[in-house]
Amino acid sequence: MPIDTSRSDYQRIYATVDAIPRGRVATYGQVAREAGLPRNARQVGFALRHLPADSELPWHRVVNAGGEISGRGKPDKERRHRRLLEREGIDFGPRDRVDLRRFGWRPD
DNA sequence: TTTATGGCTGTCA
DNA sequence: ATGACAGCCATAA
Repeated sequence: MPIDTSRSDYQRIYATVDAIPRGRVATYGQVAREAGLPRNARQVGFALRHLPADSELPWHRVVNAGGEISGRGKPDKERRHRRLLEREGIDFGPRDRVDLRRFGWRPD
């Protein structure tokens, strides 16, 4: 097994992602901070990348700081990612970006 | 142990 | 606006 997803760090990351409400998006850095791992934006991406395909986690609600999808060289995956968000009513602007001011998740 | 790699980010030219 | 760059830090090799 490559990584141990039962570690508390991952549990918190997953729990935070799971808390993102429908129709909202959060950035990797934001999820990291919410999970109590302030400098671990990349680990959030790493954790999501290794999610099982059948996971219930709303990983698609996590985008980069610019409101863009971080497909990292996977156009097909990006398209899927985008569609999942649009299905929730999230609008990608003319430049394939989400307006974080409108759709950004602001926990209370 | 040491180096390389990332679904990142903030800063600055 | 865009692109380069340096921090960042857990994993992988």
